[in-house]
Amino acid sequence: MPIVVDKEQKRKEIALACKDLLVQKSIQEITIAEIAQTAGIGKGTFYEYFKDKEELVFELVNLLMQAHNARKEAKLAEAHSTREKIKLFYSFFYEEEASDLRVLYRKFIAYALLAPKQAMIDFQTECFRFYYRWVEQIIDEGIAKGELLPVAKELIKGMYTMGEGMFVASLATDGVIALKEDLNAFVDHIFDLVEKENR
Amino acid sequence: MPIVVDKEQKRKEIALACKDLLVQKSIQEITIAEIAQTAGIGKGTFYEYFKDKEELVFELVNLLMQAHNARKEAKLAEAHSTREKIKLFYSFFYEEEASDLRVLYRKFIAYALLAPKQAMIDFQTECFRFYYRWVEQIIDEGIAKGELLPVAKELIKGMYTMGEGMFVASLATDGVIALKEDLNAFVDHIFDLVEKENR
Amino acid sequence: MPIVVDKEQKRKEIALACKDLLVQKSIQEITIAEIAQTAGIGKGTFYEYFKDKEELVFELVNLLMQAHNARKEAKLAEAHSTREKIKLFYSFFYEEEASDLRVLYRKFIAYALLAPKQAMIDFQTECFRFYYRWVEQIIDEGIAKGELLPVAKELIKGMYTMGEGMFVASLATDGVIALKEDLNAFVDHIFDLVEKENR
Amino acid sequence: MPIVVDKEQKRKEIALACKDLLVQKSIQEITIAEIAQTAGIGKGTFYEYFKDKEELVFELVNLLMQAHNARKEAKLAEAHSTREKIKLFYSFFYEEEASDLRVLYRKFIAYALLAPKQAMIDFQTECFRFYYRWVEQIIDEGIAKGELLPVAKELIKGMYTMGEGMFVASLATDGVIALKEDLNAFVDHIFDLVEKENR
DNA sequence: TATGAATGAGCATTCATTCAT
DNA sequence: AATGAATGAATGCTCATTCAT
Repeated sequence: MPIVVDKEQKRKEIALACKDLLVQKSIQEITIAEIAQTAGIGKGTFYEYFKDKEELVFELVNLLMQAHNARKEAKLAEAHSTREKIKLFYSFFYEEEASDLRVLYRKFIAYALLAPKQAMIDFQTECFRFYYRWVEQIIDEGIAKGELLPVAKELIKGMYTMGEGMFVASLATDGVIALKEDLNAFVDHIFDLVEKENR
Repeated sequence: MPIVVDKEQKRKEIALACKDLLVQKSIQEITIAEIAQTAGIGKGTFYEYFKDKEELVFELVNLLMQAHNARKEAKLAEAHSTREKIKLFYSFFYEEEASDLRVLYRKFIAYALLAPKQAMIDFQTECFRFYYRWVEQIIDEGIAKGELLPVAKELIKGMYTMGEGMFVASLATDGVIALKEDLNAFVDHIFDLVEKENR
Repeated sequence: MPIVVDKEQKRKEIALACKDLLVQKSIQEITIAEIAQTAGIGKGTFYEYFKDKEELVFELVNLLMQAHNARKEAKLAEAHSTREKIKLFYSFFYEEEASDLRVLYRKFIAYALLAPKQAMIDFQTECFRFYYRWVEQIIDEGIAKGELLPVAKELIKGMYTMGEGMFVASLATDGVIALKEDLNAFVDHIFDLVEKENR
Repeated sequence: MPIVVDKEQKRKEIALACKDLLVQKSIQEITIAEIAQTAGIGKGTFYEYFKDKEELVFELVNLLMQAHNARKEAKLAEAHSTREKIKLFYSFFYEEEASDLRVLYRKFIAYALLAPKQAMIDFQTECFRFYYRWVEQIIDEGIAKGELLPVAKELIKGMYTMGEGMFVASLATDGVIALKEDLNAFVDHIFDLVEKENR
């Protein structure tokens, strides 16, 4: 009788086992041998589950992102005001909990920028769209509830791109930008402006 | 009589000769042999002028950036309103003229994110600071002239990071974001909000 | 009650199932995994029936050769003149019916020439001897019946080697040599020469 | 000043240095590392001069073949009768002097049969044609001088293919066929037959 | 100063073979 | 008896770097 293995499950296990490695080293300088050793499998086994080093990163980013989204959704459900929700949403860019995901996602984006394969670009586009719509939805709810004026919509959506920029460029901007403070200040500015106008 | 070659001059020549190559291919897939051939020099000669492929990119990004800055400064001098200046400043992120520089700078950032060497981080930080201050200065002048309320400062500075994000992530956001329109709309939003408040 | 499988029978089934694969691809580029899949068995199972890829080819060449020999023998029994028999015998080298066997046998010989294992050499020697004696027997019968002079014996036996050469080298001689015509012309030449002498 | 190397010359040197290795081992079981070591060069250097292991064999077979052809031509010039020339020509298939070339050429043919790349097939076809025409020319001269009847032409040309067959299959036919004796006997048979007819 | 021939460390990848089930 | 998941030895190949000229 053949040994039956849940391929999808084992993929996840291998990816998860490599998390620290992938967070610490850059994708290019990690070797297949290192991955195999870290995951406690043979080199050949790696190729049974992944075509590429890239596929491994895909898998892991996906896993962490899904977990992150679930956590975030739960938290958002408990937030009261729209201002709070917006801030909570943007906390992805600085919160400790998302640190690994951020490091990984940043590397992933960088990698895709250097050696653009369609699959990577597609994945990135999808991620961008997904989060972009999420923040849009929070804003729309805020407008519907009268907590936010329509005029603020573009500002806050633009913030998403701003966040991306901050976080992508964050290696270089450490010390120049204080992500948490700057983002929150930005949100407050907008809400304050809009509230004044509202009066 | 020995032929005296200005080392600094030759560095620039080599870098410039490789512009198209660097714009078209990713840094990793370019080999020293290819660079040497493109520049019409020997492989050994390359090492007389550069330590690394990275140094070559440094040199080129620097060259293009200086040229770009000079052009921009000239244009800014001719702009009348602060709103116009701000828009002009941000046009870096989409104007055709800066296309090569953008492609190159994006690759440079990505490369630095993947294999972070201190020199690259430093260079990036410096670039970030430089532009950050530039926009800050435009804003301060606008405030001094009464064209802009202090409250807008943070918003507009944040925009710089937003632009970075847009452009760094632009591979994936093609079609999702219309850089020129989105940036200008953002500026207009802010100026409009502030003007209203002003009244 | 255990399912009793005739090992010998299953060997044949596996070999036959791989015929097209072996005809189309070169032995080296076929993997055990491919063989197993083609035969609809597991990789491990392959090793229950064969030691090697070579053994598989052995088995198949043997099978096809035996079938071919049986067909040929039947045909020869119906041939009338010795000249006809000789031509019929040599038709192995070009007849459509033997095409797969020829392709396979040629690969087998080539493989044996590159990585000569004793078993392969022995098998080849045996094949060579077998056919060599067969043509000898046809000739001897012709001589006994007075249809052929003893002097022609060596010529016609030499032809067998000639046929081997033609067919082994046939990849390269396509267009240079027309196997069917050349072989038949050769036979006719010899019979004509000998007949003239006979008169 | 660059080190100037005669690339063509060095190719030959490397190929020649590997002669014994290539004669003794099969192409597949020789590694690049082994070749480099044998030739006293680095692995990388090998790739400066050859694309493939195959190219190395090409080069060597070519070299040995050219040398062989020159020697043979000289000898043929000294042969008196056509019968002698024919025998001399065919001595390629057994003479000690051509032993290495034969072993190599046989491997080359076998290799080309297994993994047929166009370049190899072309080369083989060219070789076949070249020798085929050579023997044709000897025969034509013999006919012109009246030493050979036109009727023998096809027979002797056919012999070339026979020789190929003998030599290609020679691994298996050792002991079954005595190449030298069989070939010479064949030639004598033909000449005798033709002479008788001539009378 | 300029060169490019020489180099070999280093890595991805393949695949025959084993063996637990 | 049958299986296919796991394995790692083995190897081709690239390319940054050196250094004799």
